[in-house]
Amino acid sequence: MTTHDNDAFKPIATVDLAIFSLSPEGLAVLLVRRAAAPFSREWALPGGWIHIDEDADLEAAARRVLKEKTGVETPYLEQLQTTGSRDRDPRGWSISIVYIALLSADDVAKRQDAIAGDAEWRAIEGEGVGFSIAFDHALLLKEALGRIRSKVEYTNLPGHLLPVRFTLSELQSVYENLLGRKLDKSAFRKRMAEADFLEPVEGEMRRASNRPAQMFRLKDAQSLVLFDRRI
Amino acid sequence: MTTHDNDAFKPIATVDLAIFSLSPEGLAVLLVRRAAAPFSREWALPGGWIHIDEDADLEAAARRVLKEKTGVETPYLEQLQTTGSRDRDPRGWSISIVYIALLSADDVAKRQDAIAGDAEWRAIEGEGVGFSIAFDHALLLKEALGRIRSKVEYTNLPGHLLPVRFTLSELQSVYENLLGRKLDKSAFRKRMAEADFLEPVEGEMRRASNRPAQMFRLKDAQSLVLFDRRI
DNA sequence: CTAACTTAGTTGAAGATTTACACTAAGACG
DNA sequence: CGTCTTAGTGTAAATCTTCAACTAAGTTAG
Repeated sequence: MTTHDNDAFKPIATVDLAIFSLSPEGLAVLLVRRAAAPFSREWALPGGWIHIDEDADLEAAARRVLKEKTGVETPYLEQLQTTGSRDRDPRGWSISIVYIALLSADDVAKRQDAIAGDAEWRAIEGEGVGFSIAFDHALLLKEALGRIRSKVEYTNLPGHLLPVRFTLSELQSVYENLLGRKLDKSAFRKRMAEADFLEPVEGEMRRASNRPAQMFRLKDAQSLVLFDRRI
Repeated sequence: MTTHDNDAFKPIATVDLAIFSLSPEGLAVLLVRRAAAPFSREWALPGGWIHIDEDADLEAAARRVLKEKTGVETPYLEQLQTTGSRDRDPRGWSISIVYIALLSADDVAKRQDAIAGDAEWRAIEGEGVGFSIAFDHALLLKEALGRIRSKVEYTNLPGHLLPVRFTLSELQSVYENLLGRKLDKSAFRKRMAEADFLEPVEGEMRRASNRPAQMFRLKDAQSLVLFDRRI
């Protein structure tokens, strides 16, 4: 049953990230161009080996990769799933621990320069990016999109993609964009009030050639709030 | 950025299982006594190394461990999460990919003999088993219980713990047991009908000194059905 | 044989919630 | 000052939930 340490087979292990943000075309994911084999020159999800001395745990490794690629340190981050098989990497039995990160529009704008040279945002179309990417990353990305779309139904996830300050109408329009359907304004506002994850920013209003709108921010920018019912 | 294969640090990796069933005292988890160091002679979640030639992927490894410990081959199985850190195993940086398995009462009864000699069922009390177990397995078990209890609210999970054939009253009572509260009979039956995951077993009835009850079975014994609303 | 008992399964009224949509509010603009 | 635009609220009708009583179908005791 229990074996000696010598019997332990150690697979290749990487931590990979599906980092999302909002672009003018809707949801976008950060991809990097691989420099080395395998899949050299192809696009892939950002990721890396565990650094035995730097990384205290898996989440630390994910945060390190995230910072290397985007400069952002405190986004919403959650573990998605772990995939492992004999065939997914030509170098041998390998596993990938996949994390999802959501970047606020402010982070994307302010740190545009910090985005690593080999990295670029790609718009999401349907279940992926519309072209083929390295390893089984298309599948990992598809799983990440599934998780995100499912969570839009019953969490405040879209609030993590907006700028730090936003109006209820802006929030509603992100929900509608990600859900692919229109929502009732009055019901939407009631839900947000019940879920109690927003706080009004005192004094600040969005001004345009119409009635000014109250601005809000998330009470907690790093954790998701679950609703009682679907939106 | 991208490194040579030589730079890749490979952590220790195990697949560990939280295997649940119903005992007379309620929910129970299968624990094994460790034979070797570290934590020799202590109780732990069943698990093991990846077998490079036997296991095509992580789920195959989980199914292999499950079969070794219980004899059961086709239970409900889902990946819970992956934990990894420098400190969780005295032998060094290690990761554990944790799976949850649900065994039907029939599997437990019929395969009682197949349960490995070093394994025993332990009743769940609150957030664990009430005594200390090896590694960080108490924490992993707590996470597994959290996932299970949350899924009782909006899935047919309890149906996977019952015998293959059961009545609606029996199903309701498992829900009540796991939720820790009473449910309304009429609302409960409506939910189950809407969720459409049961099929009546033709002709079979549960007989006692009262009105006989229709027996049902799951339409699909290996997958969870999500409800539209909470139970 | 029948009345009492037990659990299965259904029904329906009262109350709560959701939905759809119209309405009012507050600014800019010409 | 009237029109336009988006913010934000109100409400009637429709739907869903809750709670409890009711009917159904068997066993068991006398």
